[in-house]
Amino acid sequence: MPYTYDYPHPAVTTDIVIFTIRQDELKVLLIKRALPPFQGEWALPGGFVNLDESLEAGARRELEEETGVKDVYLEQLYTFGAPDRDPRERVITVAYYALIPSDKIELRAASDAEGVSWFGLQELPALAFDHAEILQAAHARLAAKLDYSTIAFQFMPKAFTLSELQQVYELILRGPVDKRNFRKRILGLNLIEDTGETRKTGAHRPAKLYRAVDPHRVDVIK
Amino acid sequence: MPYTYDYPHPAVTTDIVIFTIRQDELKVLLIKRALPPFQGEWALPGGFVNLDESLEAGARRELEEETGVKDVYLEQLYTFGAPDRDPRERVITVAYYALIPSDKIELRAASDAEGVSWFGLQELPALAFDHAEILQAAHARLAAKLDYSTIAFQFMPKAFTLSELQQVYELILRGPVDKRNFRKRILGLNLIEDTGETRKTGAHRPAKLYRAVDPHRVDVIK
DNA sequence: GCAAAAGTGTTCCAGATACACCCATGT
DNA sequence: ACATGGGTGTATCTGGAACACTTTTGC
Repeated sequence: MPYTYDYPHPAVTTDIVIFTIRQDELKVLLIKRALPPFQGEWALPGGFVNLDESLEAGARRELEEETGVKDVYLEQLYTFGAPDRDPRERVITVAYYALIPSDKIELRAASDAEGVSWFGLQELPALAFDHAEILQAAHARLAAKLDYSTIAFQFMPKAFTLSELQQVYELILRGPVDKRNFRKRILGLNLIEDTGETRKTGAHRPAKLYRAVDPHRVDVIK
Repeated sequence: MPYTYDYPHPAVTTDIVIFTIRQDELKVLLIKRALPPFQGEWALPGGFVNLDESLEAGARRELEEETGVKDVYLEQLYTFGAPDRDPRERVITVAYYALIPSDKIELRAASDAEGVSWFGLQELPALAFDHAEILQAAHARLAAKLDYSTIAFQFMPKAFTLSELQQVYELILRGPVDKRNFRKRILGLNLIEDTGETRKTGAHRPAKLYRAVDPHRVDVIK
């Protein structure tokens, strides 16, 4: 107990809403809590911020611990600090959200690998703390950003078809998208390019494969 | 001074970018620091979060201490937490921004009233900590929100003319706005209504006065 | 030859933009 | 009568929305 201050300090954590697309669903990663409070309930991955790391570094550390991925899209979402959101002590959490391309998921067999799982947004369990509110805010931000940025590309593997990209939009926006208008709009951005390759999947015409011109970049459009 | 913890805790503050329109300029409120660090330099108003108040409540408390105003628009902006942003200890700040109608400014003669002043965005002094970065982020958010929300109404007194409202847009966006298109668009929203009154100011036709239908509400438009 | 997903253009409509003159008032 | 800011309408452009058929492949 060697940490003493002249006035009370809250604890500060980062929590991360980790999205990916899998099995034709938008999914989030949740962790089953091994300890009280909310023991046995599902919660967002997160943890305390080390005093010598930035908030984003703390979030990336948690992200890598749980998923093994680095260098993915990560954005600060909002800071939640209701006085009673944690029954133990005052805990302020800086929430982030991350987007993981569908080919990168490799759920690290970490410490408590057993209690880690992907959930579709439709089939969420009850969540600990105020994590349901955080998750909903993250989904709202993500859906809003689809309309005015190229954030959806962050879900895509290196090479992808336009139909796959369209499906990402449809999953997040929860509704159908017109194929011809979609292609016109996306190709008109000049932010993806034809790889020259195609992909054959089953009894139909092969699809052209595209790649993002600048895969890490998220542009504001419109 | 007996506040001890099992592991290190950062300090958490709220800082507020308080905007108003005054003398045909978009201005922010700054405070001259009386104590080190950055003694004598200008900084955003802010302070430590009490353990029993929410983040927003803390921000509103600081806001009211400095300006005397309540019930104005206040929105969380972003949380800044670089490890070395304060030389004393690790301090994470949850930044907010507030918009004050031009008739409400009554700069409370508070403790250190002498060291409090409004600055136009063009004539900013050097700022303490990372406050220049915070201020710039707040201005960017504000300008972006003008385009897709009715946030500008938050700067207006109870009754105002369309020319005054247009001027607010021009000041924040730093550029001229077409008068006829502006009036068409604003009136088309049906969010402001004619009061029936007019205001005479000088040697020209009197202007109609309008009021916001729902002054506290900020709508997303377009 | 048939099933299944890929690929491709045109028309229409709504909302944004550009633009110039008359009105009510004070001096 | 003139200077000052208030108030008004139309033509054009542009980007989004609606919409159906042909192509390539595997079986």
